[in-house]
Amino acid sequence: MKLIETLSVHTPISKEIEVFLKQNLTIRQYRKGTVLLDVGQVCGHIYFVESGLARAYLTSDKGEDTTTLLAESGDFIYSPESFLTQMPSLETIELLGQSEIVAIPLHILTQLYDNYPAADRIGRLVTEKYILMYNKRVNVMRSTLASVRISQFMAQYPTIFEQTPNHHIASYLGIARETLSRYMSGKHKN
Amino acid sequence: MKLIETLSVHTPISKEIEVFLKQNLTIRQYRKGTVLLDVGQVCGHIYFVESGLARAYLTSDKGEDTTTLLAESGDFIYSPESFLTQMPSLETIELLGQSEIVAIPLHILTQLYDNYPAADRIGRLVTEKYILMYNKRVNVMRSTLASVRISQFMAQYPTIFEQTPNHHIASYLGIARETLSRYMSGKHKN
DNA sequence: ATTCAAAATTGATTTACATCACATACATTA
DNA sequence: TAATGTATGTGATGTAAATCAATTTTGAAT
Repeated sequence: MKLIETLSVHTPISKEIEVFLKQNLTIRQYRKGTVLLDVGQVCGHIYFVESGLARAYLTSDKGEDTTTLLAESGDFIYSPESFLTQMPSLETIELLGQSEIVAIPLHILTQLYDNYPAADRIGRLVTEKYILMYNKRVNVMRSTLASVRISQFMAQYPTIFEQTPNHHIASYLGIARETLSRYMSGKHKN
Repeated sequence: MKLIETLSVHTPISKEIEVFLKQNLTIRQYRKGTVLLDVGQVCGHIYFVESGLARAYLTSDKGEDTTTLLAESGDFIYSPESFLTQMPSLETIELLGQSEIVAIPLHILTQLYDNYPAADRIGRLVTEKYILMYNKRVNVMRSTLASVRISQFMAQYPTIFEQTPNHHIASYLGIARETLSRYMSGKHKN
């Protein structure tokens, strides 16, 4: 399990915790297009991408969607607002390709935290990691220029960039898909 | 200490932890303009704003600054990248007015986590809160239209909005200060 | 109070990008 | 492999907001 590896990058994981996780979690295969979380559902799992590609997005009243997160192999994806508050999700989470996913249910996480105090530390460190990731995200968005957003995204997430359909990346970056297309083919002014 | 109150919103805080915090942390008064963290320094503290107003910002090559965070009474402010990685900070943190600040040194935090396992949980919950805050931030930035960014910011941070110089808010929102000015006085098209 | 600097306002101009419209390429399923 | 949908590419046009430039207002310091 890549999940165990990923967790133990931050702090060494005790044998007990490792056993507990292996007993309670399994890797599952899903087909492209599978919806892991739908609008209105309460997000009851944190999803870990063992392999493949996942996308979270918001849908507007007009039916347009804006991508909020793209997750590749080794990343976590979930709806923090819904998971942490247990309110219905505004986001949808779907798979962009054939993927292997570990779904970590809230109750398993709760059990883990309650039975193994050391797990709180793991949770804290993972959450801190998440903050660093988010920070990068905000920094990308801060630049007004589309060209800068695009090149920063490409540099930061080369794998995601090449595997994800352009229009999802455009919506993640908050630019029109035509704009991304033009920049990609070098057909923009300057 | 407002800090203790704020922490105990998430989980009840044990007497020992409370005593430990009170023994090791103090509220200090600072004048407007005080720099808590400068570029190049390693961020060794998490700052809690008991009262007043603080701002974190990045400085570009051309000397222009962009505000990354505004913190009012009851908020935490620090440079996560620098604090969590112990690399030199790219951000500056300064006070926008006379403020009361509790500086939480990294070594106190480490001691806290090591001696009181329950503190890991507090740390985790605080960090999770931070993620929700960041999420809101990203959502504000996602909207392309300046008018929407402005009104969302006003709704979300009314106190900060009225206390902070306009040009800092503009730079936080990623728009020109003139644009903010025009929207404020209703002198924009449509 | 007077002076000086920083912040905000306002107008004129430019521009990057959205939007609209259509064409082409690609992929998926029958 | 034909057919239908989905994704991408490209031109023409419009517009929101940046930029430039100057003035007025506010605030701090002596």
